[in-house]
Amino acid sequence: MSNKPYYITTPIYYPSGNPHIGHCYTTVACDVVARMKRMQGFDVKFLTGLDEHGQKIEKKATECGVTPQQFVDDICVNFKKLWERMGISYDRFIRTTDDYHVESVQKIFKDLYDKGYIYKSEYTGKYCTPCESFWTESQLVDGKCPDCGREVTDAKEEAYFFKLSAFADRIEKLLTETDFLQPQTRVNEMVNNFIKPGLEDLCVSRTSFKWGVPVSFDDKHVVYVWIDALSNYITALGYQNEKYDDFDKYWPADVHVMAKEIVRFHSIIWPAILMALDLPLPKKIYGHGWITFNGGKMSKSSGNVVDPFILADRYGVDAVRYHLLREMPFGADCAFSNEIMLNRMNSDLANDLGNLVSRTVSMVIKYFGGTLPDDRQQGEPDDELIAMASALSEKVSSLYEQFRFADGLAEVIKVVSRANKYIDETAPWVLAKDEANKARLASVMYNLLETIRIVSVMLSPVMPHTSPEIFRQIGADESATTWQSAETFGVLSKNVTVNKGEVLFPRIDVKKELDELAALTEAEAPKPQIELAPQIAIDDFAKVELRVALVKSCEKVKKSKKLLCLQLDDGMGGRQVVSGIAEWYAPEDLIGKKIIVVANLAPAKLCGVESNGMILAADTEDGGAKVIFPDDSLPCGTKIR
RNA sequence: CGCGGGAUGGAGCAGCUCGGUAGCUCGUCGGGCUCAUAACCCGAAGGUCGUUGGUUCAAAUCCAGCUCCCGCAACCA
Repeated sequence: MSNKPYYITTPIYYPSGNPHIGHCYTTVACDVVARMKRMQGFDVKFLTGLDEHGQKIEKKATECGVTPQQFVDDICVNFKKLWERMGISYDRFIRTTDDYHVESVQKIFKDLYDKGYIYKSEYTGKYCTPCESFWTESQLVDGKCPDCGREVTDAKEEAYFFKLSAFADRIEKLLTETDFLQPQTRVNEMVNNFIKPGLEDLCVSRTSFKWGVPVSFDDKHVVYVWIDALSNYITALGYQNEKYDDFDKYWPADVHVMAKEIVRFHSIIWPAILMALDLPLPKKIYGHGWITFNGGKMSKSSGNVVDPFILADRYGVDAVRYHLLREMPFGADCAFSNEIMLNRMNSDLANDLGNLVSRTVSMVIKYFGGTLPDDRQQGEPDDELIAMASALSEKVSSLYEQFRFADGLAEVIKVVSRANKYIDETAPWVLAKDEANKARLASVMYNLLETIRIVSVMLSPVMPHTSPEIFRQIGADESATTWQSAETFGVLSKNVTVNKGEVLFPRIDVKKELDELAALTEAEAPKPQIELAPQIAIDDFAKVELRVALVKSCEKVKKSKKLLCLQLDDGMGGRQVVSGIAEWYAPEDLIGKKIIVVANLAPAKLCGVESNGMILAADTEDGGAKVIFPDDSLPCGTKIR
């Protein structure tokens, strides 16, 4: 047995909320590869964890009235619960608040500073004094603090920067000349968007919040995101700390797995940090797609139950794991719906696989009392089945390894289908009628059991609960369940004894189940408690000047999807306002209508177009907007309060 | 001309790198079988492969233009 190390990681997730089905996908995918590699004899280290620092956590905790540590501790429990429920076989769980990680990060930061890759400079941005928060232009809401809505001022903050720019050439080569980044389709995106425009040095410390790893030699500063989070992949192995001693053995990682939105950090920033530290780069990073709902991002309003706990409780963990991997194409997004999921479970798992096991075991019991006799007789249809089953493990190993789970599982089901067909071709119930056919019948049964065994081995990493049950039913002992054993057809003992078992995957009444799920969604997700903004006094409200105005003309802002530019008669000489409602209103919908405008809002430029004020509109549940139309008889300029 | 991805029978997808009878899963319809979870097996219907033009003996596949969709980015004031 080889004893080669294999190191695979999920991202460390940000625990600002509870885990969802998207986290599940990434983690299950890694789990499958980790399980397969273990079965293949690798010495696997499978890492997952949480990225627990940062301003957002600090803020959320404050809102909940707990300390940041308390807050992340609570959510950490939920992540661990989910991983347990989903059968995730991680070897190590890192939290960036763990002492050893903090210690390592401080050393790494210092090291980079000493080497000259981190230097002190100034970070400019917008600052909200009451909130003590820095914001970038793009984070501002109405040009104001997104938290409290108050004015922000230009401000400079002392900060440390990482010399990312120094690595631009090496990173570009890494991306374009090697297969470091998978799938390849992501390479163009990275190079065109981030490398070609020029890599800027990266701000890696903050003084505006406290919830982070303090810079050891300058404790006003806290390490900001990148170096703290990304370095988890090495600190978890014991790099620069005494807690673990696995770095030499497992680094460089075989693969970092993540969803596509954070590919950028892993394919550009992380390699640069490692280059600066003079460490080897991970062998590969893989960015998978998203689970989408009705073409959009995940949302609860789509009527889909996405709570992984509910799905696992109703259909079984293995079926959920199977479905996640079977539907997600290589590297691309996949649409998730309950209907697709239930149909898939029925056709692949209940009808094809479950039923194959059931009918085969039943026949062995019915025709042989459960134990096959010695005599055998080969037949004509055997060759094709045996050939397919024998070739399966090589195909599947390669496909799983490339994260092409959908293709791998399709190959497995193909063999299952072939076995079902084989039953038809050999018609065991006909053979059973004549005692003279006993030897032939035994061969047929044996071939079926062997095929099921191989299929089941291939499914073991995906369905860690079901496969052992199948092995039990078909009488496979431990030696017949190893990954290697799937390379050979004919491993089961000649006189194998089967055991009748429960139905593996009960057939689902899709229609009924969809109704129940829909009902459940409504019951489970009553309106989330609405969080009100902090209370204000009457004179705070009086600061807002609302006026009736007439839309004289209106046109789309070029180059923008969302913006309309409106010319208003506000009873005070007119003004131009830009509004982000183009997705829901055509210009002609608004021309000639009266609307309400925030008349004393500071001017701002949107897409280069000046806007003096803001039109009142309601946020609808589906993310849209409805403009508020006042009584038409009100003259332009009428004050509203 | 911001960046990237996509458009293939009712639905979801493969094929496109290296041009040559358009394939898979689900669904529908017809048939078969009875070992099995009303499951399984066979067959059929259904596509001018987004659009226009080009290269070629031959294009879903190569080239150019266009349309629409989806992400990201820019700025839902």
